[in-house]
Amino acid sequence: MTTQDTSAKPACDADARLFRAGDRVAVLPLQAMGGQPGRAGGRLDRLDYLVPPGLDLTPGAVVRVPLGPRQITGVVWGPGEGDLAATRLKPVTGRRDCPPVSGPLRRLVDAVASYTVSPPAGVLRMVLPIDEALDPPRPEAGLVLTGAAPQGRLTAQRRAVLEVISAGAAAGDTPPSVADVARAADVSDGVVRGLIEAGVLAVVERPGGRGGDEAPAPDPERPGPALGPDQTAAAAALVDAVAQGFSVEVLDGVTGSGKTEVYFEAIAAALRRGRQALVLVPEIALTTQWLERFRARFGAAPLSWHSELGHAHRRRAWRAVAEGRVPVVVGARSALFLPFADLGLIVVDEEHDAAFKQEEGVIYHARDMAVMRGALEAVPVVLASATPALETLANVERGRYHRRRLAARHGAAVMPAVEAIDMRGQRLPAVRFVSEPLKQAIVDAAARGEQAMLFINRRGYAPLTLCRACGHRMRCPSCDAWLVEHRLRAGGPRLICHHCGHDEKLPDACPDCGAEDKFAPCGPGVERLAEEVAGLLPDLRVAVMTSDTIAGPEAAAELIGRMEAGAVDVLIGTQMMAKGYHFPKLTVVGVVDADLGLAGGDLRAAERTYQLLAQVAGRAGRAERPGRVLLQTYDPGHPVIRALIAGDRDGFLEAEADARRQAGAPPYGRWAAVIVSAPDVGDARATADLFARALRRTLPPGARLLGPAPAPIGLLRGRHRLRLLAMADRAADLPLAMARARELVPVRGAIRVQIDVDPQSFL
DNA sequence: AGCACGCCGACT
DNA sequence: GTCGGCGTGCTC
Repeated sequence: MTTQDTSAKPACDADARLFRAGDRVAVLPLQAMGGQPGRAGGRLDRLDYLVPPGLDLTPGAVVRVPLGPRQITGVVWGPGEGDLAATRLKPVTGRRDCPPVSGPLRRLVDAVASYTVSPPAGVLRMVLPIDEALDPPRPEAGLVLTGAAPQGRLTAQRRAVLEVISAGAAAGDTPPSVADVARAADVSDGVVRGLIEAGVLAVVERPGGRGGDEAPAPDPERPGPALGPDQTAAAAALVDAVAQGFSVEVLDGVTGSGKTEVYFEAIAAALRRGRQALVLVPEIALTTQWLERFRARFGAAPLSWHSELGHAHRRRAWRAVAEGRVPVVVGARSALFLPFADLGLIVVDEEHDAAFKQEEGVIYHARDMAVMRGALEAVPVVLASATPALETLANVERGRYHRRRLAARHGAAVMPAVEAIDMRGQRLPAVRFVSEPLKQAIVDAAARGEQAMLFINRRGYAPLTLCRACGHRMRCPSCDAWLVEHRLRAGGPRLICHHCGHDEKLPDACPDCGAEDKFAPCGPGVERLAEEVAGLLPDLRVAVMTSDTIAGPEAAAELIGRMEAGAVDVLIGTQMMAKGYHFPKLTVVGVVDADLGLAGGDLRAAERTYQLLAQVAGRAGRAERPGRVLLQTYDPGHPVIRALIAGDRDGFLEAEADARRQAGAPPYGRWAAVIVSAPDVGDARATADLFARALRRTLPPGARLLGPAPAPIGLLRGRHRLRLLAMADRAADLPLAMARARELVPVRGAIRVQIDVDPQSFL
């Protein structure tokens, strides 16, 4: 794959078009003009410019153009379209030296913008997120000695620098960078820069420059692991799909059935055709084991793409993807908008996962937009899950997606036995959360040399802190939420808001009545559970896995390593622990509060809880030794709990689907939400009322509108929030109705209107 | 980002 | 009447 390899895919007609001097072109600017996403206004999406003499432009070219007093970056979107007189147009300033945005990717930008009711510029910004990547990398600077003698004092630091450089030169190394030298000489880079300033060191271009550092490519021809019969059949179907063009393949296999190895074969097929593959995962921090398996199969690592990547790394990675030098990318949802030079396959792993929904800025679901991109690029999309979303299954039902099933666990493993522990009969004191049977199961596992996992989906020590003297509850100053006590952070216990991040020290006295030492933690969090288990089972080695203790991929890898080495007896964690891991010696899984997700009237409460608990349960007994799952519940008769015990996923999903069909709820109806927020309640209320009135005019007949009503979190980050919910049938064009309503409603000042098509969260 | 425009209150 | 502060909209 090379930059020039555009012949691999027929260039689309629109891209073949050439704009010459004097032509009018429409340019989509990178930054949204007038009004950020989520605010009305800024109706101008594209601006017309003239092509200046000496510049030929194709659609997709990344250009600099004048806008008012400044120069901005934009993308040539097509022929000029405006009604503005040609004499009033300004010329394009010039091209930026990077590959053009392809036709399919431009159409994706338009499609996502109109689906999500967002300004196209905001979507384009996800495609071109790094301004510096739009210029070729500067040749790397290396340092050499000029031979000039240092003026003035030769300090120990300066001597160390000179020794490092002359030693490197004597060994024939390429000239080192400032950072390299500073590190090797153990001085600050100021010392090195001082020597450059003094003329003792000179900066030269590194011989060879870029290109010599290409990572080894994944090799599809390496032998993969032996696949079972189900896996072989599914893999063959996926490999076939890679040869065909667009289709959606749902890889539906129970936990531990080896879905990853199956879609690896589809990736291999794409690589054999010289094309790139994209794997979307819900959370990149959790891919340690996945990366190991990938390396075992392909002999090289893929490129990891996520928002925490360092700036320089991101820039280089983006360009390498755009120039076709990266065969496989694994990334979180933002990777969907990478400008692949020649995309051949998209995989969405754990496709049901809520983390694929972006809830801020451009609000989109990466799984659904991946399907959109697959269609536009004419490449297959694989949706893999042990618990596919009802949306996905509805599309299977409609014949739009193909389902490939893996019914059995891979190798000798069998599905774990799931039992409920009826907490109503346990009579635990209010400060205890682990029941006797669960404790015994952990003890038994440890005695057999096996491991246990305790799952609780609550970060921190306790979700609520109250004053025993006056009953005051500690709450967030800018949200409608309790503050959650955290004890594992440095510097003593803290109170943290999980919605806005507000973070304060646990005070000594109650802010309401002044009583000291009267705070009582209420309810369990993962930290409190760990404390209880450590006290209950002092001989066992306990480890905690939550986003507070596991900051990044390295920390996760370290803990995973300890689990694999058998240095941990009980792993206690939140949902970050639930996804995808394979620990052969883990046989007991305890769910401390199986009912937690079922409270509240959320549309997807039951579906979500089922998916999460099935994922957690799926960690048990993945190798030879059988697994056991214990669900602590106060409602053992709940359909979700019963389905988990009976292992009757399909029965549960059918019942859930029936209920949704009856209610006309997604995926059998279409919903779109509006959240109006403002620091002032009155402002929010007035705009929400106007928006509701506008929607009543623009919604298609038969659609229903709920609200405006205060959102469940009525105050967030100091903003009062009201919600509207439009409910229509599946064929309705809700984005269009939303866009037209927004045109009718003036939104000014600090008021914000967010439109959420296909809402997942109802907070 | 930076400038023009218009609305409104304060002062001559 | 007129000046000026400020919020709002526009920039191809």
